Amino acid sequence: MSGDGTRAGGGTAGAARPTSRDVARAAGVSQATVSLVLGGKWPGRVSAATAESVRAAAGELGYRPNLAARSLRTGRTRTALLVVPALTHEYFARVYAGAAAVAAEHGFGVVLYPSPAGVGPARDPFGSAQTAIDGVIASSMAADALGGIGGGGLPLVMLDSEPAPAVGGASAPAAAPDRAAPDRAAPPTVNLAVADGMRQVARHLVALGHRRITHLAADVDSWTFRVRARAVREVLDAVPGARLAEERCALDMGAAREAALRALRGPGGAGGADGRPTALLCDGDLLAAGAYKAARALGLRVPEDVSVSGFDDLVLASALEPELTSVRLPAEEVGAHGMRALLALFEGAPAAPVELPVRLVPRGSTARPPRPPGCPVPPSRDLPPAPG
Amino acid sequence: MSGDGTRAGGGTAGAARPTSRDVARAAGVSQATVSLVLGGKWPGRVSAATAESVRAAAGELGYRPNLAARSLRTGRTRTALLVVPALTHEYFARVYAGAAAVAAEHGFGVVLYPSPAGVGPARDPFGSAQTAIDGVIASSMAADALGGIGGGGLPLVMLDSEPAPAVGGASAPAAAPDRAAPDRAAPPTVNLAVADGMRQVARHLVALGHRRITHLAADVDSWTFRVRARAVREVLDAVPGARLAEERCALDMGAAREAALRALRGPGGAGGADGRPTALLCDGDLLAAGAYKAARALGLRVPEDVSVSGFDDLVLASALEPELTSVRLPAEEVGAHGMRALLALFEGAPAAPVELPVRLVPRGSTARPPRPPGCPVPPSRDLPPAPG
DNA sequence: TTGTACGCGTTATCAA
DNA sequence: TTGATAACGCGTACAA
Repeated sequence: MSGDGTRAGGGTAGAARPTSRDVARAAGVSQATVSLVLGGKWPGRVSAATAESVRAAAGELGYRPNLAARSLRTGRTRTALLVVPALTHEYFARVYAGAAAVAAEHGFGVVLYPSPAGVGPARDPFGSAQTAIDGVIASSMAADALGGIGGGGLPLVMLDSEPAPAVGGASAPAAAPDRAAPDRAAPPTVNLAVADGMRQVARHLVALGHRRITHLAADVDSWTFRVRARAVREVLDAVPGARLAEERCALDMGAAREAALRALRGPGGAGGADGRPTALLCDGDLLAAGAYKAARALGLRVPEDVSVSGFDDLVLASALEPELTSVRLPAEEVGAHGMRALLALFEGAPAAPVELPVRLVPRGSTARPPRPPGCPVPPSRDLPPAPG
Repeated sequence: MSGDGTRAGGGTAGAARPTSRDVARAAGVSQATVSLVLGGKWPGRVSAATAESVRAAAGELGYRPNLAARSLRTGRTRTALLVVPALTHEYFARVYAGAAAVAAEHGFGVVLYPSPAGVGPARDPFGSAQTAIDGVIASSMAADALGGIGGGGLPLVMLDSEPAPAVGGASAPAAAPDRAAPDRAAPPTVNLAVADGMRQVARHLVALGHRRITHLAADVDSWTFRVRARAVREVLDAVPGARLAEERCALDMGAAREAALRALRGPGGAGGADGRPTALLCDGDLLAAGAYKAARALGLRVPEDVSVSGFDDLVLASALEPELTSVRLPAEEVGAHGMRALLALFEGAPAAPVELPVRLVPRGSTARPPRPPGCPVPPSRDLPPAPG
């Protein structure tokens, strides 16, 4: 017991941290009164004068409530865990910022858990994220990847993941709300309108006159990328004469470069100019950067010879030359809505699913294709409009 | 009291979280024995058989110690706070990752506090970062910017900040260890050899033949940038005939572009080719990206007409065209060392200051200047070698 | 070798 | 309007 006093900090003046009892003594009241006042629940229970004197004493002593004790007593920690596949990414950093800002407004903290397994099944974060938490916000993860996390049956919000049954949007047929998840109610979701974003890009390219488009797709098995692929296909399927190819690659620049090279060299590797896609529609700005490199390696100019589009609108997008046509994602908003949904969950409120709009930002990397569609093309190949 | 059971989670099977008493009952021992066994302090105090049965019971019940209770009892939270000026930056994300990895190895967690004020004085993080913490790691902040944080007199480690008295390096004269900080012992530091990095860049440019160099400097008052400016000056001062200018700008691409335009247009804004710097040495990759834009706007090619160098070696560096000569920073190492220093501080160990080496990564953005220094230059202007 | 008892600082219930 | 008092779950002297 006597050793406890020595422990605190490394400073010289290790004055023991004042407790609520110290404040009570200083103010000449009881501990309970201090708790009431500082907890903001005094109106009607403690006289204004007493309340003021308590606050004064607390301020004087520099009193800070002991969070551990509070948590022990209340059972809540006022802390949320944000699980992200990779922190080293602008998008997730912004999601965090948005979540943390809202959390702070409500006296909550947010701790980050970069899932080591990427989007795959997350290993129990409680092992390493030592902090006790009240709830979890999981971003861009497979719906079932949270097995380890759900262990405690904690309130959960999913970001950019499988959409909840019906969002009022167009495509998804409204199914029975509880049919999807077997043993557990489907968690609230905050989604980006990625499908719509992808459609915007595809339509933009089509409107420019592109008919041979290759989708440079991220080779990652997560909802967001599956949705994107489908959206592109839907748009292109509806355009007579359009031809869509898909080239998959890992989510890094080098892989993207290789994939783009394959795409631009054409089916047989011959590099014939007329079989070549006139536009590369990429799943991310990073992939688009790789596509730029491939184009340059082949002596092709962007956008004169080949148009390139990205997704995410990172700072990278405007750093590239020419600046990259991309899709701006309201990352902070996603984080903020996620946190709000979690807070709502704490209150026992329903927390309706949210879908946030995204916006195409056209820049210099997309232009009309080298040969406008109206002109006579040399060997007018007749392929089916919807390739496999 | 009866209400407490209902609180947990949102799941249907809200089985109350097992406590150590539950484990004790299940194993047929006392609570104290459970604590001893699970705390790993049983050897010599509890029989192996009992220990095993306790562990079995704990595993069976899925017991997880209540962190709040543990913290309350021990006075420690096993959590460190990492203060960074901006999370939306690859570098800090990597620092976090490095710190978190080391922390996890030691059963610690790391929570992030993105200082809203940037590198300026940080507002009390305890207000928003609700988590109780054992110590603080502050990255890239002014030494005195942590006034609000030091409040509790918590153990503190500084990253990429004012160096501790003597690091064994070259420049700083070894002063009395405690002379610098007035009321408090100087915190351990983990530094990058930014000065050396900058010297490497400067020498690289000089070796290529550059004599007219403009330092595109970040207009941020922090140690790291002051050191960089000085290092460049030192190198250039030692080169006969070299001329260094400095152009300051905010840490973003747009500002960098403007600053680079000013630099490239020359002193009088005339844009004369011979007064123009042949190299732009930038304080960061982002600034370098802005410099690229300025060069293009003026119809100058990189590196044929003007060389550009960066700092940080973000992914952006290799996304640019041509790829950017930059300085690679071991960000994860910085975080890891920072966490180790903090752990050492917890142990009461001295924690020697660390300086981590950085490495120049030459790429395509730097080349020989348009006019080699040996050639006769038209109107050989005679300016002093070290401009203000 | 094991069990008992106490207290960490807070909040919440109840009686005054 | 206020003050005792009892938990919350755990770690650890101390007694058995």
